[in-house]
Amino acid sequence: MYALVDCNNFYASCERVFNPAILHRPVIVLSNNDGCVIARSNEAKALGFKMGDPFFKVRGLAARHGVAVFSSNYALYGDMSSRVMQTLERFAPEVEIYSIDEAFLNLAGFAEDRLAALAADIRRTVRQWTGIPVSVGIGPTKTLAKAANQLAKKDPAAAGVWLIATERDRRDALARLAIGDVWGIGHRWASFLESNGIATALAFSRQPDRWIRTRLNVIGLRTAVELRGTPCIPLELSPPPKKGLVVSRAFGRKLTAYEPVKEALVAYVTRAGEKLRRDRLLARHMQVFLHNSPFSTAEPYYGNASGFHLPHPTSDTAELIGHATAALRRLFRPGFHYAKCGVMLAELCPAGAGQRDLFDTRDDNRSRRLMTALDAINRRMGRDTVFYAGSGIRRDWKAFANMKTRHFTTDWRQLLRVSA
DNA sequence: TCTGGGGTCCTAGGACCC
DNA sequence: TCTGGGGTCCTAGGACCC
Repeated sequence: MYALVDCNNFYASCERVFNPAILHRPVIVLSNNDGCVIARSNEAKALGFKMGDPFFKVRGLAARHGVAVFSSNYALYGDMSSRVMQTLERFAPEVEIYSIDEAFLNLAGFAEDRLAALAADIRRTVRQWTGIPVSVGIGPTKTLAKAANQLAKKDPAAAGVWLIATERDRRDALARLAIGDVWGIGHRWASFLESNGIATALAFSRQPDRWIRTRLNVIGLRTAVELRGTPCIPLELSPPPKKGLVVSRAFGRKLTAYEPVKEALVAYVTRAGEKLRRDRLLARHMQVFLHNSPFSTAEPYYGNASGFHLPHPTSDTAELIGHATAALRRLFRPGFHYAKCGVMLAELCPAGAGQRDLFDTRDDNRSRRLMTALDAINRRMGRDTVFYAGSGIRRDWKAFANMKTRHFTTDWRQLLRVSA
């Protein structure tokens, strides 16, 4: 049996832990640049806020209902997440951290009649130790545990716990679950299946294999088999090696000149280099992209990308910056109001395994020592204590976050003060 | 003035090889 | 009636997840 533990409205719940005044107020959390709604408390969902709503369109609604609005605070959410995960690791020997707010637990070996009590204990403990409310779904496959979790969240009578243990439990659960709420069935597949008269998880699980395999694909078939109770998605205890990484951000304002776009790109490439070195990886391929707003009515859409192999695998920031800015010069066209750019690094390989060119006589010792020193300084003294001048100093293109709370748990200077 | 950021996997089609 | 059979690699596009 597997459990799927999912934090309720995670980002909104994190904000509430440090601000009891909003415990019963609707809460929404915005994406980077305060652009879109990406988390909502139950009260905010009831008011009609949707995932992905552009904030400028719902600002009025928020004001009318006294909604507490926050910029996202990833330092806080990341730290709260690791507290939740550490708590979960006390309950089961095998835990897969599936996302910032979810984990699968392997419950093999637990007596079946104790599972409901265990789930209740997990909820109580995580709530008490971290302040975060969670829901627990239990089932014989990961997809069924996910399904159980959906029902635990939806049915107020469930008290945050749902158990699929018997064949009868399974059929009951799948009959209640809309096809679009199945893990692995997204927007497109859901509407395709609905148009074929398949509205519930149960109906889907009963379709012939051949039909699912040809209309969807093997992933769709795997989902159906899991819904029938046969596990085919194993627990992943250590994350598989990363295949690529992206750093991209929308600018805080539209940019028309080359220089600020280049500064932003250099800053993103710097972050990408840090990620590579943190994971002890080298990149062999780079892609740089740039585009104006796809929503603009004032000018045509212009988006372009340049991808190329690097002369040798590297994680050296200076080298990455050189290649990236050369690519940007090819992509940049004057006359557009640019909204966003980014860099993708791919064909990653472990540092030390980088294939050298036969005629490559570089001394990469110097680069390695420089990067190590740079990372050490920035780790100890704070991000961007030392940085490449190409990323600019004023950085007035930076995304804004006007309603961000403090880093309550990761910075001594930002601890919560309580007056009594 | 205004719309996020980060990933993985599969399939089809075209090019190439014998 | 009747243009084989078996591969690899790459890319673009489209699903999906959080």
